[in-house]
Amino acid sequence: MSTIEEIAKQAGVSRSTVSRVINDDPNVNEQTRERVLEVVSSNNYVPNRAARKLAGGRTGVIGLVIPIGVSRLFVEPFFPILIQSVTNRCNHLNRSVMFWLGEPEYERRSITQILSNDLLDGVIVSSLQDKDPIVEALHYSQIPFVLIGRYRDNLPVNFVDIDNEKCTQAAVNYLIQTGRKRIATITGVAGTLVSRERLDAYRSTLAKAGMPVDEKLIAEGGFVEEGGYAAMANIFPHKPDAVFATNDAMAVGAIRYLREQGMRVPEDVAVVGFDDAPFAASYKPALTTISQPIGELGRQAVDMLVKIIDQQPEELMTQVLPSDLIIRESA
Amino acid sequence: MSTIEEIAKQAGVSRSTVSRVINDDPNVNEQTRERVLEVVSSNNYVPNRAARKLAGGRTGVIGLVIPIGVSRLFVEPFFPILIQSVTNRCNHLNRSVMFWLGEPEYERRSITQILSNDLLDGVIVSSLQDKDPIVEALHYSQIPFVLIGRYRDNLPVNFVDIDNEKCTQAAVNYLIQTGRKRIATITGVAGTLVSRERLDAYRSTLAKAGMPVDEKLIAEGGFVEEGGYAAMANIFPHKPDAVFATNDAMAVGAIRYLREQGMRVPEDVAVVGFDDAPFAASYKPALTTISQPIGELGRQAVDMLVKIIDQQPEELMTQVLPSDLIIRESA
DNA sequence: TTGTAGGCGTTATCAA
DNA sequence: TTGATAACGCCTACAA
Repeated sequence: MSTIEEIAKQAGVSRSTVSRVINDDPNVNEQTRERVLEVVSSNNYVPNRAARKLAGGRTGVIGLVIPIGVSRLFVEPFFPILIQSVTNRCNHLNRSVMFWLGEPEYERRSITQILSNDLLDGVIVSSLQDKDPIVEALHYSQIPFVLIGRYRDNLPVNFVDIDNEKCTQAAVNYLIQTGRKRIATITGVAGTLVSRERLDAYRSTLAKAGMPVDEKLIAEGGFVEEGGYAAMANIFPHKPDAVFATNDAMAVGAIRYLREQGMRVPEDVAVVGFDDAPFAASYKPALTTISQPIGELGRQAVDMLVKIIDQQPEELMTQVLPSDLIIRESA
Repeated sequence: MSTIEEIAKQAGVSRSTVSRVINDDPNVNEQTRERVLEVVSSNNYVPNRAARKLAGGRTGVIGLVIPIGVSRLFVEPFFPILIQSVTNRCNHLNRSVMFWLGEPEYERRSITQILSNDLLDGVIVSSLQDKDPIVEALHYSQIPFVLIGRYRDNLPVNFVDIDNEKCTQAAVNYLIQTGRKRIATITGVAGTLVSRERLDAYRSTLAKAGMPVDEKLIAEGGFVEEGGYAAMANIFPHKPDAVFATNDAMAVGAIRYLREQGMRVPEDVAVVGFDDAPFAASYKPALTTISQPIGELGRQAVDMLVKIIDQQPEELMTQVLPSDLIIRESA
């Protein structure tokens, strides 16, 4: 645990110079810089984050907030993969991650905890609610933050997102092109932007193909396996020959129901999911799924946040990931 | 963002007194304390963690390290639930969680990052490997830490764990008592303490009941769904009438295989899992599962670590959770 | 290009 | 029971 002082002494310079070197200040003689860097690495010196913060610098700590209840959090593969990619990217960039999951008392305690956490350089939030208190709070605070997934449009925030419309078009068109006539859809959580976007795209894609939209072929599955099962049960009497489930968890539930009814998947009823979840592989060749670049989403969010922290740009940053997505057929 | 200075001014005392109040120092006049506390709460004052750390105090940040690859991390429900319970408990105790997941470069970068992170008061590790570099490193460092799950016995560390032996006995005895004669088992990852413990208990429980142990009825499933499926395929030709899968993910895989073979579960082959995973509910009444107190495990780990941080006890702390577990029949 | 010095918000030591 | 005051390790004007 050496201090900047000791490094300075060993390198024969002042603390200031060492500080400049560590912080990539251009105003340092090249030779001096090298000498200092040598001492730094030979001493295995790492600047004290607390001290650095206190003096006005950054801590290198990024907050990750995922305000979703357990019931969905670890049932949908979306979040685990996201968590994985965000933490990986942060570690890679030599940053640490502070982690908050959703809770009942979320609105009070956690928000205060997050906002008043002076150790944080910035925050990444993956919210799905249309009106999320943490997002609002963050927005009115001065803390740099990036949203994963768009927010209801009246609040200007930095975000990264995937292209729900194009993805949905791909899924539905695939089913149309393979000759399906009665294409159902299982939606996520009502009142959620992501669900609305996918449902809207489902409707418009059918319309564009000149196919009718049968409201009886639309059911809500809440993004979870059991919801997909129940939704399928509602839809089934109306004789679908294909289903677009808006995530893989619900797709699996749908398949379970269909099989219980003696249906062959995909021969009798085709199922397309969304996420390309690892467990979806267990269902090949019954399940075709759209590959969502979740990992990329996490990485981009981190990079964007880091940029915001370091450069404090005036303009908002937004990014919609390219949707050259692959329909992965497991067959 | 008020400082201790401002609070002091408003309360008409010195910084020192305010500091004493916040840190529960008994040497404060009761009236003074109340006055200060009022000002504190009316100003919504929260001590600056960086400054506190620098001055020799704690940051209130706890590290959570889970060195498991993604393939298992989010397939087994064990880890998600653990993460959930640890973070919840920490938030409840007004502490923040810094989070590391396993990575390929795990051994180098992450370890250094964790060990040299001066923001951490202590660390919780859930390791399953028999010889884990992060555990060794932590052990030789001075950082307070608690292990979830026992470590190979030659390294004395603080830990909390569940009673694998008693749990396994309960599972196997349940199958015996319901008249099963050829009870198979699907083990986790070879070379893992938890797997060994459960396998040993499986053997000894059968022996104690005077039943033979058929090695052909033992197969490794790696703790994942597909592994359970494959293991079941290996075991199936040897005509089991029951299977104890050492976690629920593998149990589900086993059920999938059995059904594909036209078996009825549990009529033809009974399956007992382990974890009481949320998704296990989807398989009722086919799946009976042992309820593992994962949430309790996480909570206890946090409490133990906090105690170690605050009181710095000389002796090692260990805790094996009571195993009055319930065999949950979903039927 | 480099060094000096002040201050960031706490806690801890010592006096009062 | 309380109040000064010196660290803690770093960054950042400002001066040289």
